[in-house]
Amino acid sequence: MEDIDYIKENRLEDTGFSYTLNLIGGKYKMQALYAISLNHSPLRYNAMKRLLSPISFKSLTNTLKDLEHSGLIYRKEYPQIPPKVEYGLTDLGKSLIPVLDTICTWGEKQMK
Amino acid sequence: MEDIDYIKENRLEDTGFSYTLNLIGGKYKMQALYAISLNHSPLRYNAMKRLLSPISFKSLTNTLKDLEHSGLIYRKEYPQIPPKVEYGLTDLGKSLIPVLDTICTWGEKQMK
DNA sequence: CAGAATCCTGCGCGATACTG
DNA sequence: CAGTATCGCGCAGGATTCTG
Repeated sequence: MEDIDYIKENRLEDTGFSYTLNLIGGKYKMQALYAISLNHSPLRYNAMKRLLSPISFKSLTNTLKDLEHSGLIYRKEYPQIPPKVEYGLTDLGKSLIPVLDTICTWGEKQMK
Repeated sequence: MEDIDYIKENRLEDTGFSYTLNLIGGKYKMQALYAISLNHSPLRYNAMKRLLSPISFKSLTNTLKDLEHSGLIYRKEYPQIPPKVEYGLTDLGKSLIPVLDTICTWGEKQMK
């Protein structure tokens, strides 16, 4: 059995690996999720923009929409003036935190 | 202490999280590393191109160069005709596999 | 304050052709 | 086979303006 044959049985697209990256592989998606996680509570729109700086309004909005449609975060709107919107992790999103933590931990080890 | 203050003490750029993403956050970098890992042995240039399809020559070359400069993979050239070049994981690159595995495992769980 | 709507730009990336 | 070199463009993403 050759290298290539082995890989063929494990087509990259068929693995959970690609599945996950399709959900959080965007430019700011992991950072957005991790920012909420680090904060230990929901974040408001402008707070997220500051944290993900230099992200633009457009990218932030798109990122948040994608994550919401993927069921990883929820959007809670307070009907008041001035408006207030919070973004928090869903249970599914929370289940991703250990994954993001391993990324963080690996980096911390290398930085020393 | 407010939400924001908490985050301020944990600036996203100062965490290992951003450090790691700077190394493997590119469009094909994680996939490239994981492809080598799945194969359990070094991969040749054209084999990688097939696996990362529809990647272009240019992107593949850049991806491999970046990963090599980051010390995550090594490049071994066999001086023969026709040429043969293999890309494998360095020890540092191997240390990332558990991280990539958690990404894969999470995805597999969701796919069911 | 939290976006939506426009316009605009760079450059990431692909396609193709060529070489040792 | 494993790349480089060149060209060109699509579209992700930025900047700005406007609104409930």
